[in-house]
Amino acid sequence: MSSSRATLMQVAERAGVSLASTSRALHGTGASQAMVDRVRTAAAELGYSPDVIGRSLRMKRTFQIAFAVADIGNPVYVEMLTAIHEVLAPHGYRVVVMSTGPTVGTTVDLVRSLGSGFVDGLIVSPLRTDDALVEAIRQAPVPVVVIGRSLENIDSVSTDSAAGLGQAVAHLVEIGRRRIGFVNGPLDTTPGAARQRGFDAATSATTFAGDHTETERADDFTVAAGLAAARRLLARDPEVGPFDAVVAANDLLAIGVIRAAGELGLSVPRDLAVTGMDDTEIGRVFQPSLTSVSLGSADRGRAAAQLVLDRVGDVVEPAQQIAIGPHLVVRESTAPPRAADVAGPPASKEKSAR
Amino acid sequence: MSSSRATLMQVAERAGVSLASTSRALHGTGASQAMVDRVRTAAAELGYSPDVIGRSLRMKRTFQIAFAVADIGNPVYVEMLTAIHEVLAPHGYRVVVMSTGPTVGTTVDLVRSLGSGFVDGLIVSPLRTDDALVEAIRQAPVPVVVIGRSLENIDSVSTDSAAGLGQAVAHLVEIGRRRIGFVNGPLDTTPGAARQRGFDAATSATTFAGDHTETERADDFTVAAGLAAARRLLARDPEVGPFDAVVAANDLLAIGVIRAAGELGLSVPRDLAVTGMDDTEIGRVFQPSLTSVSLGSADRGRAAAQLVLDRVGDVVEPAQQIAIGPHLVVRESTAPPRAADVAGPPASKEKSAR
DNA sequence: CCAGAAACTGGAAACGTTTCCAGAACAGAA
DNA sequence: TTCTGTTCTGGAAACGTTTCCAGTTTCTGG
Repeated sequence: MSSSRATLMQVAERAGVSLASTSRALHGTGASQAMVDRVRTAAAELGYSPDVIGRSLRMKRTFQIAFAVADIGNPVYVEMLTAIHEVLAPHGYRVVVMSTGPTVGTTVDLVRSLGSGFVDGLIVSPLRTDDALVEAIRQAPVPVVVIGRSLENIDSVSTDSAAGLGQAVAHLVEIGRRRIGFVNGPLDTTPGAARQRGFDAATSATTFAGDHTETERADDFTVAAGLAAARRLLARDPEVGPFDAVVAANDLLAIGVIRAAGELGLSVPRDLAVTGMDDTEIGRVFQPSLTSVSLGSADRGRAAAQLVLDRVGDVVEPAQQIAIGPHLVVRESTAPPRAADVAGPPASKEKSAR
Repeated sequence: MSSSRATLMQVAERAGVSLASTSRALHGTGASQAMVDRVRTAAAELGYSPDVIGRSLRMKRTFQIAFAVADIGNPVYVEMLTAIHEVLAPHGYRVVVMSTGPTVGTTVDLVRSLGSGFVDGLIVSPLRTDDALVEAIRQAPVPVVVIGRSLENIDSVSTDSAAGLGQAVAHLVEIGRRRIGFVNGPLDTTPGAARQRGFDAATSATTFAGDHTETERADDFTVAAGLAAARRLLARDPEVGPFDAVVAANDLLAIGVIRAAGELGLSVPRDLAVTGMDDTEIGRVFQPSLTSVSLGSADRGRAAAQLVLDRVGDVVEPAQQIAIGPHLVVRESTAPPRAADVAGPPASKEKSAR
């Protein structure tokens, strides 16, 4: 915390040239070599570094992009953040992280606050959406890119999580599971609604070969909520026989489901196959590792960052709707029983095993 | 993305008063009620919101704080970020996330770049530290708070991870473990070095009751590295008998260790007790849940945020060194064998199990 | 050697805000 | 009524930068 910083004016005086020339020299545009040298050394001697605020005021660019999510702790958002950062940083953009909380109201406030001009663009992934939010985004004074849901006339990067859920169901059926439970999150959220649609569509199709399906709803998308919901679900075994598979709307919920299964002495995947969604790190390292529908979090983050980057450039084109295809990643939690599993360490009680 | 934003000047014209009065009216300082009303309505009609860049230029405050870490993906840093955000946001501060990468050089660059004045303060948690970095921090034009290591004359929030490691070792000895391995991360990192010191001190104390100790070093603090290191460690059983406990320098490493144990058919905690460090969410939900030394990530984040907040205020005091005490959280991965475990089927090889 | 073009330079304005300063209006007291 | 003190208001400067514009110098070709 030393003496206050040198200004361009001081560099100019030290170099004995005008302010304008100093600025040009430092940018290398239209200045003689002699001028550049003089100014460079003067700047170096003073330890000058340009003030981004002054520059922003003049250029009307902040070189900052905001990333707003409901909950920074969610691994999905962390992956997005990492990807966004990777794309933006090389272009000289800083990333401002904002938290919207779970309600739509604060998200609207946040979008409105863009009027104060602290960022050149916003990437937002709203958990819930309403008309006010859509309207606020349309009116926003800077480019806004929405992750998670495709919206009319708004730049967005979405994924078909309904289809993704279909993939999970199809996979379970394929490995012979017939009584499939679904642990979803809150229905009034964008992902919750989409995934419910996906499950309903997949299990009501005429080609669906299952015997029984049932949905239980968790209070939010966390392990604890998943555990509670799974307890409820598994407690009421359907008449046709116990559940042999559970689809979870989320990796965290899936982990809750596996814990609940453990409490009941059920072995995963032997007695109960479990699928998650989001393909997070935590699911990858969990034991058993989690079969999960990847929604391309990193890809979505990258795409959104690229989109906002295009927009803050001059490119003015109709709003783009980018879609990232979901794909299933099969791991241990739905693997057919291997030798290791049968002989294996999970020292849990031997159960009927269907 | 509507027409360009209204300025204070335009509000002033609309209200038919001077610029100065307009500013005062909006801040509620020294303006008549009539004036306030007029200006307020004019502002509302124009949908005015103040430009933070103009304000920053004049006030020499950006109302932004940077948080810089090596890797945003690490759950520890995510917890800190959340806590920092919680403290700062209510005071009107935005959080800019920066990534330093693993090398010390880029961290130095980052600290130097504070000269461009885009934030009022910095919270940094460097993985590695050298003289250049310390010097850069001392010279920094804005307050810098270091998380992770106590440094002379620099504000810092640290924790005694060496002592924390001692707690883990003590706990293992207490539950009867005698042959204790240590899976550490790179020694040239701040946490790696501290934890090695802690392990060495704890296991070489005259009161230490163990039979054998050994260290294996992972390439970094990840699950994959932990798995590889644990394989190496467990492959070379000491002469006095197989390891019955492993201390990991980190929850992620600990999970790697547990996976390695699984590969060898060892049951955790019966055959091998495992402890982690950092007390992360992932460790809490893992199966078995992880005994871990909490280093108070959230607390450290909060304390650092509070400290930087004090500093950007006028408070000029000698640098503060805040220490957060580590504490052990015992969970399943070191639990004494419970009925369920003992009564369980001899699915895995019966091992010494003392 | 000169005209014109090209390259370079400096003055000044502009970006949007806060705040110092001085002046004006107004109130209360003598 | 006049004086003093308080409250309110407007002009203007300042924060640090980029860039337009016009003026000056240097180069090039005839």
